[in-house]
Amino acid sequence: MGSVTLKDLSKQLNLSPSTVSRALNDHPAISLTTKERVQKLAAELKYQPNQLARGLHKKRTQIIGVIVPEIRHDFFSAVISGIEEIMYKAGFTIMVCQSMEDSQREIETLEAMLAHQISGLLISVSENTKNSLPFISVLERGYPIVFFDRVIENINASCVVVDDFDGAFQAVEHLIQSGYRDIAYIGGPKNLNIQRKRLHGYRTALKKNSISINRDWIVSTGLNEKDGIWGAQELFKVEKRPRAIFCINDPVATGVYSVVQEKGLSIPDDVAVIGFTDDPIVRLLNPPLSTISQPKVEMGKSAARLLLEQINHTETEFVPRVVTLKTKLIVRKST
Amino acid sequence: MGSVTLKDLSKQLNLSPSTVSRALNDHPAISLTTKERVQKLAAELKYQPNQLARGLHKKRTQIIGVIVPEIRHDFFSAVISGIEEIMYKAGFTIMVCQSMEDSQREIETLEAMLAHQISGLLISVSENTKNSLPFISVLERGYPIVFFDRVIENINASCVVVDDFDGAFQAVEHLIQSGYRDIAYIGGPKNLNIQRKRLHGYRTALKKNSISINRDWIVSTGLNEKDGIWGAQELFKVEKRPRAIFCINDPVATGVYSVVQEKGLSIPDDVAVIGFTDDPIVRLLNPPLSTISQPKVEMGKSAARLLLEQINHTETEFVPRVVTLKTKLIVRKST
DNA sequence: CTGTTAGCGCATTCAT
DNA sequence: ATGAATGCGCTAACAG
Repeated sequence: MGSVTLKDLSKQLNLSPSTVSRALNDHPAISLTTKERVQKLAAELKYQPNQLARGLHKKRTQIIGVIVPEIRHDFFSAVISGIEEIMYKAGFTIMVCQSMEDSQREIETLEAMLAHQISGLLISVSENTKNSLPFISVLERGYPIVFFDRVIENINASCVVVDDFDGAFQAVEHLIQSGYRDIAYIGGPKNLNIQRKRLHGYRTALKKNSISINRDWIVSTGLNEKDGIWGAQELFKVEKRPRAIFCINDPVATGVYSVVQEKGLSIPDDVAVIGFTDDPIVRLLNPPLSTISQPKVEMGKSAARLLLEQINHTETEFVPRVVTLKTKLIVRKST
Repeated sequence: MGSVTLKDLSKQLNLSPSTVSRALNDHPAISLTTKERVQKLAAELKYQPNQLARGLHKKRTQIIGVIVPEIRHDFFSAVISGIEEIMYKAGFTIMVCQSMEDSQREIETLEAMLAHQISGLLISVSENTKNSLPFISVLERGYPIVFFDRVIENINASCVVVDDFDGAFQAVEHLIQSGYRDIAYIGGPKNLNIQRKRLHGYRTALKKNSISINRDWIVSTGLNEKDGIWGAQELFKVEKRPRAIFCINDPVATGVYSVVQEKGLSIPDDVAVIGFTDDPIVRLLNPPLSTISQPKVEMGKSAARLLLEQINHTETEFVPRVVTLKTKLIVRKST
């Protein structure tokens, strides 16, 4: 309601609103004395500039949009936490939406954010996002976007990813070093960069070790526990069962665990399993899951910094950057 | 940039901006034909009303503020997920900030949200929030607040909680039924309602069963794993060691686990442990933790609905409501 | 049923 | 160094 405005201040100080505005924004052409008078009163009255009025004028707010598939995933909540940390320090607030893995909802929610004149967008796309046109359109309308983890490639925007190829390569190489040669892969939707890169890492590790690739041992599904269950069941239908399974992520690996245990088989004696991400729960699985850890919070911070740079250097011509963070192999008892 | 405005539409249709505005908002005094013409063109041009302009006029936006101690806690990310789900369907977006358990930052971030003219606030306060004045001030300025889980009492606002007293009572009653009589409690900061209620439940269960209360077995600390470690160490210094420990929440219980195991003791043979919340990881602990489960997503949905009601019925006089959700005792192997 | 006018609070251009 | 005037895009009171 009755929050104090520029006009209120100007009346009390016998100054014009414009002078007050300038004083508050540290305009060079304002005398030190009036600046001090103004800032003192503003502090006393706890003046807070109305961000809507400010944004309406500037055509941009101090709000950043963040869209993730689901907030309630340790990976995404960790990334959001990192984003919030950086943005808070930079004086921005974040608007958070979840696509619920639905590309339609993703676009709707994005449009809603644009209507609020966000200054930029941080997004990890849904598992069925195939069309890059909406994002290209957003970029063309002048809104900066930084993609993270699940990114859209071949687009004029920066992104932050981990070295998915290398992570997958390390995982499979580790399996091979541990003596396994019959190695399967349970992956995700083919439109996702993380799927393509991790599959590529898997294939490359096998080839490098002169292990032929068995098409029956590569299955493509979703990214959740239920998909891991489905994937493991598929693999177990194959005539020759694999001896080790590399999973695109930890939830899928968790699904594999339940199928293996239901069949009365043992991990790693009958089947070794390795995941990707290092969710907090997987070290508590029985046996603890070997996996590839990703720097989640750091990914959020890094993406946030990239976006801030882009917002602040709108003059200099924009060159999209790709920040690739390192993964780390974590060996536990499942391999 | 060049997004289409009301004026653009009005020019193309040879109508005044106000007519177009009314047509879009389904004003009763507009003919069906013009409504259709307007809505058709708006759809074609993908017109999106500028929410800043709209909000500037109405003094309220379609944004809801959400403040939690830390996003990266399963409990809070689950609640946020529930909030987002309801708010999305109601046409609101959410602005999310974390206080990082710092009441100073909590207020700062709240003021930033108010400057963005949020329509309401959903908050679970930080562990060192003691001063209710800032919140009273916000309410007086006309912004509705709904508190959840960690609430401020004696304030003219609605809230959503679980029956903390009953949950704690059930937990301790369960310990007693299982044959334990030497039962300790590791709690949190005294200013928090959840601490007071759960402690009260603990005491009541003991009294009801004619078990005398041992002050040495009640420790008050924080809400994280490290606090559980500290709390357990304190309890183990006491001459007569308790045989069971009720912890204010699961992270604290997890801390207790590590101390017990470090001392070479066994759960539940040497010490039984029960938590509160049912975080996803605790069923995987060794042994799986008995706990009191809370309906997290439902808590978020419920709080969101409460806030929406309040936003929509601003005419009818406001009567604060307290929604109390049920908890459930989950018995695993730790008790 | 529709148009005109004004104003939300701020930043900025143009005066002085 | 400061003030006056203007407009961002929308809605609503007031006219007709």
